[in-house]
Amino acid sequence: MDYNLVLPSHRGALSTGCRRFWNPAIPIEMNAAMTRPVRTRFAPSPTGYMHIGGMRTALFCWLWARHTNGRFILRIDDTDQERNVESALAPIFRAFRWLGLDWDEGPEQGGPYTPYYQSQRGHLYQAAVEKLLAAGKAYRDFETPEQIAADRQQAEANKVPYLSSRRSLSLTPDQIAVHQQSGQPSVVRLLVPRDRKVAIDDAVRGHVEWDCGLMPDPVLQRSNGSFLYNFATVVDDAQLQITHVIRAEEHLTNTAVQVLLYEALEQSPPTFAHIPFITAPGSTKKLSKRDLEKLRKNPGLQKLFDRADVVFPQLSLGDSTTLSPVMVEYYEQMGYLPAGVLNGLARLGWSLDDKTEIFSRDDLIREFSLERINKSSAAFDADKLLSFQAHWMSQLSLDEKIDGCWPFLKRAKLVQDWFPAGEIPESCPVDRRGWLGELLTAFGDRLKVFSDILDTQDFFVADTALVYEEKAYQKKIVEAPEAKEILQALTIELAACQPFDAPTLEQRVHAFVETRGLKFNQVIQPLRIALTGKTAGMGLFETLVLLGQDRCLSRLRHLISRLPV
RNA sequence: GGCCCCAUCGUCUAGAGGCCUAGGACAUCGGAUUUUCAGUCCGAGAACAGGGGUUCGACUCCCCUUGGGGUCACCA
Repeated sequence: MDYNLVLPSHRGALSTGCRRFWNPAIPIEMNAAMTRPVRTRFAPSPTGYMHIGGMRTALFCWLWARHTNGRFILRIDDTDQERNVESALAPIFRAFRWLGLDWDEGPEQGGPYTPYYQSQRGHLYQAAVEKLLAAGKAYRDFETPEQIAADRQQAEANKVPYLSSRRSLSLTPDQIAVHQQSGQPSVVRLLVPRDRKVAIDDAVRGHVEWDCGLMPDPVLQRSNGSFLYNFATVVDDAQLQITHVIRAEEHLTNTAVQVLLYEALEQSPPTFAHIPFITAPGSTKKLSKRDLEKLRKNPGLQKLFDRADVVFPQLSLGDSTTLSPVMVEYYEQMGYLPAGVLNGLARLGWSLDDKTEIFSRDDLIREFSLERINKSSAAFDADKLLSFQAHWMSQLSLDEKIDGCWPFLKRAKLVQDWFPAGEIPESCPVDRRGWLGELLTAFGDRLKVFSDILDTQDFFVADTALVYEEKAYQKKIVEAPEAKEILQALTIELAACQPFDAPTLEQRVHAFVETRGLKFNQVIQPLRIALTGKTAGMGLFETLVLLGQDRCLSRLRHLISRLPV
């Protein structure tokens, strides 16, 4: 009966943002504001990389805080990490900064509830354990692991749910003292009230309840004195005054214990919002870093892995093994825009209406709400992400594109020849922006992510170092006996072309085709290969102009010289 | 297996009992533009898991079945 306390009385506050209990007469924001300012948190472990799914959870937490004018807190779950926390955290902070998810309290930021590292908050957990012990809401358990395992087996054999034996509960104070003095290991367990239920009104899942009679007593403190995640989280969330716990659905089951803990600690539980997780493309299983090899074979991810193997080595960043598509850093290093990633992530499990797909960061802040998060899991879709990305790329000015591409050109050592004297500057020098701008203009929408600029490397390499695409070369040059003669004549034609600009060139080439009674493609294709090594690419006449007359002629001659007499 | 969650085009989703002949986006396939590719424009195919109720009426509410998933630690 007790459990009623958790529910109706708190319903208004607990169900903030939940459409099921939403009273249309009261705006949601008002509802939240009437209770207390929203505080959300994201609590990453120092794993050495930022997972794309975790990033989406963090985004939702951040958006809810920003939308409600509340605060977003970063707390580090480093309870079982030893050293190198700093270096394992760096990529995580980097991901947050890259996407522009700033935190109001946390590492490097401080705040009223410092420290924000769980490893430094042990005194709080200790105090909470003692409080619970003193109140008889938790107990010291001397049961050995062997006994517990045996009980478990027994329960399984009898096909009844396993429950803690609670044998230690019948120990007298004297016996306990003896046990402790003799160094008998013990843990602290919460005394679960078995005669009732716990329930929450989840902001996305609605009413969920569990029967306490089916729950073993959870360990709060290990025999070595350290604390369990479930317990530390509750103590922290309560102490940090978190109002909305927004986290992945896998934590839903944990919530039963956590709510019990809030009650035992005489704290009112926050609103929970268990968001659906992201699954691997074409799968219903959680997208995880595990089974990288399996993910590599996933048809929906293969393109991303393959692209990594093409791009990252050129940037001296390893390959798809070092940076895989489940890591946020993959997208950063690949030259995605924060706007593209944010847009894509936000639309996984959340939508505004029946037609809006494009959201800027500010749009998201304005429109985001817990009530429009849906319940079923969402598959990661690399194609759709790329289409968001392409959209945001198309919104950039030419200068922004130049600045975005520059680091890639630099890292790939494509512009080294421009600076024979030494150091390559951090940003593209003024006297090179004109040409690069023309290149980018001609390249157009083919630039979807900044690293796509590497596909224009034919424009940067030496004329004699050009690599010809094998298939195209065979088909259009080797197997076309007239190709050589055409190219020879064309070389003479182009050498005479003045001015060397697109309209003039186009006119000259058309005239060339006509007077010789050729088909346009017979001329165009071999020319393309001579200039760029490929048959696909940007406009041919732009290509000619970009390369300039000298380099065009030099490339033509180079190709002709390779052909048999 | 126990407990819990979920179920609309291939994918992300809209749908709050009649606005549904189920809408949009990505992807796919046509067509147009064009020197290739990309883009752009136009168009096409493509879904309510099944069965029972409730109701004048069910994608929508209830129940069951089926399917999928999560979780059951002195992990986080």
